[in-house]
Amino acid sequence: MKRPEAVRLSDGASSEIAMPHGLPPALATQGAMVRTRRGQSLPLSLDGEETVFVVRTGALMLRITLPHDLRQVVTLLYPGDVFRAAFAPPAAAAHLSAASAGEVLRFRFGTFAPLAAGDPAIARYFDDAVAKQTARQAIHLATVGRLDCLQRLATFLTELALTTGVRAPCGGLAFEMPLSRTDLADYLGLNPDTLSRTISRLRATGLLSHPERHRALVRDFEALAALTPAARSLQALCGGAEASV
Amino acid sequence: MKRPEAVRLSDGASSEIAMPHGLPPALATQGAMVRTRRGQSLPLSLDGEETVFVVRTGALMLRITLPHDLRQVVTLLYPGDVFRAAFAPPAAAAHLSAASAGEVLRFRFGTFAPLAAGDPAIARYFDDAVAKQTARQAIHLATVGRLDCLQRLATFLTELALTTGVRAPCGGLAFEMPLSRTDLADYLGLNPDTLSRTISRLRATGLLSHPERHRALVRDFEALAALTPAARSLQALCGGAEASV
DNA sequence: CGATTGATTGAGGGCTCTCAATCCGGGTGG
DNA sequence: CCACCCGGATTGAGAGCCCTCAATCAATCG
Repeated sequence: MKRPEAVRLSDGASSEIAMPHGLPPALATQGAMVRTRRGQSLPLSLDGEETVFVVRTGALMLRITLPHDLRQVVTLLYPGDVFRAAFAPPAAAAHLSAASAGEVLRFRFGTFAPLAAGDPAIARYFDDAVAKQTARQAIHLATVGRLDCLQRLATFLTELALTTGVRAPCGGLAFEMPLSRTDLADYLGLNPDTLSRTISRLRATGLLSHPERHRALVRDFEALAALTPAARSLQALCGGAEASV
Repeated sequence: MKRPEAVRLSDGASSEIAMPHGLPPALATQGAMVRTRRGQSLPLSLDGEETVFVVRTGALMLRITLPHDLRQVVTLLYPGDVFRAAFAPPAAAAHLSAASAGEVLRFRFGTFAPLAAGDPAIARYFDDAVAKQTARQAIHLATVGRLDCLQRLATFLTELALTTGVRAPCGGLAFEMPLSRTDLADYLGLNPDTLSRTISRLRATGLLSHPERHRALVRDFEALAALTPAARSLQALCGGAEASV
């Protein structure tokens, strides 16, 4: 049951493969287009009203903070993903911010809900996006709950390569590294020190390299994917349109 | 910012408090009512078509299994919660089963989608239930990713007490224990042995007791909640209707 | 009543966390 | 243009918590 051929990846903008049915045009015209800078904070409410976001390009990060300074990056949102403020738990200091430069559509819930109610394509798009993200969160939970340090890192890199990676001229997969060490540690439920050690170890094997700051290059994607038990699920979820269930 | 008074809990059926706006009557009439037994498996597809579930009473459990026999209980579904098969990640051996006896409404996606499209109350109910569950999953992720063994257990017990607990005559909170040790360990990302030790330790302190098999009694809920950093968020999410954001 | 499965408990080892020092990159001001 | 400074990243040593493995116990079911 091994997947022999290499991953299918678009070499340019990867927003197409992330959207099951394509973004409904009505959404793009009705929402406010927000250009994000790395680290920019996106408020969860506008005039006290819940907000809804649809990611066009770039990546978003949802972080919560529990007492005793326990931080957890709950999810990463890639192009095509949707988010409503009610997804963030209450009393947990939720914070939504841009992990990389990109474009985001922003709505007030009071305007988004009627749009979805009036246009089945929008409702369908929203529900399917939520379902896909929920499935991805399940994998993420298993990653944090069951895998060791190296496996968690490999899972994250595989996810990132599948979602935003492009073929590099030298024959690898290149992608932006949207998270700082600290944020990545919070995403994977690890200590930043331990994570740094593990990254160094992986870099020493030649599998991973950093051509420049905030960029990563994976030489052998198959070898990387072999490091994590979640590879097949991630490929089915984030990879090309082939392979479901 | 402490919550001085005890938790608000209904002393009888607790299905009401779990539903933000109450279950739309149209759903109850259109869905197939399934009575579940503990451990009963619920298929994710009917004749190849995706299924949708709405929990009336009892609890459901979604488990995935990654290669190397890595099991993770992704989520517990309480009364009022909704589930569609697309929430389960592909290629992960997803398995939905009843954690306790109860009643579940079952739909085919092909019949549920038009219902939601035609009745805004249904769409609203579904979306709000999904949002609430997503928020709960965020807490769960932080629990698994950031807390130690005792804190994870306390978080689970707090969640269960808030969701399904009833005041016991002796002045505590009693509730059913829907998961076996192994399943609970898979839910919390722990080893069953370690979990068993931690439960014994908690029982030795007098905070927790087991009047009978598959039942639990918490003597002092406030003391239990004090053990987990997620207590405030859980109370806001699973507790009474008061206290939001 | 015996067999089987799950729960409990103990001893030992390994992985990750903690703490600290050092290194590096970027921004600032001279 | 360069010295300085500061936050984040890297690396090492040591400790702690949890996992592994195995034996014992309890409960269910034939």
